[in-house]
Amino acid sequence: MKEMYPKRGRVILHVDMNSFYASVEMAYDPTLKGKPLAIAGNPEERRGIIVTCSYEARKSGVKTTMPLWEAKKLCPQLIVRKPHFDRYRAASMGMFEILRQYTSLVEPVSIDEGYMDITESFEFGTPIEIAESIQKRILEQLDLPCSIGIAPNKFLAKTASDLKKPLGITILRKRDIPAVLWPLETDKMHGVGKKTAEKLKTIGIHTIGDVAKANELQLKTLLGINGIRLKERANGRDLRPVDPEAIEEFKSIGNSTTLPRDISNQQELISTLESLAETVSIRLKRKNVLATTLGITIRYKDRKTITRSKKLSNPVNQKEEVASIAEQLLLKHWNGNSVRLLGITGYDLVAQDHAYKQLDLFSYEKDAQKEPLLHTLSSLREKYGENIIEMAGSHKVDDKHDIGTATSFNKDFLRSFPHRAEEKD
DNA sequence: TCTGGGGTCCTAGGACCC
DNA sequence: TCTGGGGTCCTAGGACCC
Repeated sequence: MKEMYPKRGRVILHVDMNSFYASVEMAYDPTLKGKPLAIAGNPEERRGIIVTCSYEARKSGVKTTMPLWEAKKLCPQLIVRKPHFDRYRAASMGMFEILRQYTSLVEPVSIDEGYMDITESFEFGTPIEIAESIQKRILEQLDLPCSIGIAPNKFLAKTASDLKKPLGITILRKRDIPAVLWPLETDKMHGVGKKTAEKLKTIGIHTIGDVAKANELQLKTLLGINGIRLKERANGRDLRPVDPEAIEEFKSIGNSTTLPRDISNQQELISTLESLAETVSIRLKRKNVLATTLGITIRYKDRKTITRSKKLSNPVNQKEEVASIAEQLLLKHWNGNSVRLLGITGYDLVAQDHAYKQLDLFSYEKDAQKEPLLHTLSSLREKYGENIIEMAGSHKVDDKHDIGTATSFNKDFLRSFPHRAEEKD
């Protein structure tokens, strides 16, 4: 019987590149094809861990995050290559370009995977035909394999793309959930790792089906808000839209490094921080943002890791500023033991043009501290223009209460930026 | 010879304000 | 005299993902 398509549900694809870095290297050097290949951090140093490996290497038990020496023991003929991120970025761009030929609703999740909403893309064929066409073109044009999941929402599409690798296409309909999704172990769920899986076992939950039927209160007690969400997902409910913009909104930018050896010399640690600060500064500037909070990460010899951060009154992205704040944090919180890893991260990123205005306001605060008696409305107007004076007027900036008042109207003033209003959505 | 580097999201406690 | 409750900000840690 012919369906009338009453309120058609969404059709979401999840495109997942198969062992991406290794596949890109094979595309560059076809003599590597069919061989056990691993991409590893830095083969000669201790940060040598497996980032990705080919299916041939996986057959010998080689896995992602395994230390290189262990991988070589398992697979002596393993070919090891250093990562070439420029190649992966280029391949990634090529892939997303292909995806965007079917719809503009493409949401990159990482360098090698993305969601597509093809609900309105029927001109290109049925969902399966579209998936086959995408997979074929990525293979022919880029020489790269991918797996694709087809489903009514993101969670099911993501789960589906995982079911057949490499070069799989898997449909996961609502009605397939009990037979296909529910028998899987909980750790196959996106968002459930080792710890959560263990916790779930303590209340007798082993499969996704168990999660689907679990008591909500019990889940909430055990896992918080995430418990509720897991149950929703396990029942195939997920309303998150495909958001092409999501990838643009960076929340933090950082750089960290495992030191070539454990270091307890203060001067060496500081010069490491300086080079990390330079990278962070460059990345902040490239994105045209400043960091309002700056944090450092210290991992000690015994792998105990601490983070320490500081909210700033002046957002920063200059190398010298980043380095100096990071050094202060280090000197204040480092316990003197040997350090294995150091990192710097900027949080609470604000757009540069917006932050300039913020800088002006903060510099006003500083001035105010120097000359607490001089801030009449007219002097403010002179310095900051009409715009600010309206705010100031409504807060009665007088001879005495300039500092406190200025701070509070700064906040209001900042909230009034259209930029901030947009952020909330 | 143990275990990288880039992130996101959530939780929880204390300070502070009303 | 011995004391509420809610909201927000800040900081730190942890789980998870690719």
